[in-house]
Amino acid sequence: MRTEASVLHIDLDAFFAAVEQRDKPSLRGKPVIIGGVGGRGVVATASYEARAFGVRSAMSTREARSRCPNAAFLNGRFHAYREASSRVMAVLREASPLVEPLSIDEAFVDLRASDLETYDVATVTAFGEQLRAAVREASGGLTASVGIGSSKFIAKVASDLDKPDGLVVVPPGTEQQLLRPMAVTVIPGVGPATAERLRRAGIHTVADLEAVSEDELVRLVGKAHGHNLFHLARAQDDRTVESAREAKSVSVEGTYETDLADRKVMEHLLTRQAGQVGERLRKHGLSGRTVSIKVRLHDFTTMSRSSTLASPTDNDAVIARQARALLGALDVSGGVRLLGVGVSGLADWVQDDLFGSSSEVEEELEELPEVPTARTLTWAPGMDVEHSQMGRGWVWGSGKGVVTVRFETALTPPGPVRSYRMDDPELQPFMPPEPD
DNA sequence: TCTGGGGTCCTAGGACCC
DNA sequence: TCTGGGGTCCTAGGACCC
Repeated sequence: MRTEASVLHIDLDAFFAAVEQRDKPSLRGKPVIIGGVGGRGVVATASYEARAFGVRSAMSTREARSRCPNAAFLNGRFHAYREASSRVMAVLREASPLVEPLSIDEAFVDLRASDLETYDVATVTAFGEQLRAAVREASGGLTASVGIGSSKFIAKVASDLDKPDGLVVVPPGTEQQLLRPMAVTVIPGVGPATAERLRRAGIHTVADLEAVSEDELVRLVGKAHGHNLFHLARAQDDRTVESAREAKSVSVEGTYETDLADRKVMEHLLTRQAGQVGERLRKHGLSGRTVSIKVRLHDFTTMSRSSTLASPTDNDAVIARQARALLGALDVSGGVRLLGVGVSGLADWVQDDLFGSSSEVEEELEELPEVPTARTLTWAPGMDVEHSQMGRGWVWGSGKGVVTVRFETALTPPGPVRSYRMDDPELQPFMPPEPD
């Protein structure tokens, strides 16, 4: 626990939706919902305009549509989000080299690695405001919420206190006073299940938690968790800001619009996913020993099976063969809504290619049927497209063999709207180059 | 037709070894 | 005719996070 406020947490506001509003001026000031647009999709991010209608992350898209039917429902353009994210992370590293990205839209920054010489409230406030301005500038107008405090925990709690587009500094010494009246769910790691256990023990607030012994907490929620709760309830948090975190697993999964019933189709899909996993392993120079599959049945019961190889692999065919064998031992006769493949036990070296070959996978993929997923549709709303005469635009909607395109980017508002047949050869997905 | 996708960490039991 | 005690690896499931 530091005695000065030198840990900063930054969180980009409604990040995916904000990138869409930045790039598509017609969406500014309007409810925008990013997520799976299909029947089994859920909301990833809702703009603040959509939140006013009660739309929240992780809500089913179906429910979001009924709450906010006039919102723009978009599928998400991850290349654009990754690009915006790396610009922001670069700005943070410029301000202070010790940056720990937590996700695409969040990071910790250790101010002890910056040029600051003192950490009094006025100084770190000015630093935080400059950082927010620099982020806005570099990202084309994205806003961020910032919290600064004496630990990761406090910085993260602080960044939540004045969202969106806010900055909160928690003066050292005032942490417990801040935390005590808050619900136990402010503590990272306390989700619905833990909160319910604590509630049954009469523990609702951090102050309640503080009154419970460590032994009692361990009895209630387990060893590691109980220990953490005991200390975090007292604002004791010594976790350091770590810049490099190595991946521990790589996985690909998909939920399908309708339940899968045919084992052959499932094997094809696992084979394709294995290829995607292998591709990502190779891209990052990784290989792993443990191959896992994940299967979610029609009734949402979820099973996983794994097996560990003698040596690490990044080979599509080896992963695929393991995955299919693992599926073979499961009863999937009731129908499957989700399939996934993962590799863990990662090493940063690669065994020579002793078994299998990629051509084996390519053969199997030849007559692979397209199975629509909850996220991916052929002409997904939000997708960038290019028309040979009209130029760049984005898909506004699609249906009945027709796709509607708005020819508008941040540079050309407001753009015209046109509809085309889905198979119109003049219309193609626009694929910008990936950053990195 | 409630309930995504990509991760991390923890627990608990069994195998196996010394 | 009773039954140790660690440590490590592996597997399955669950909770949680964004």
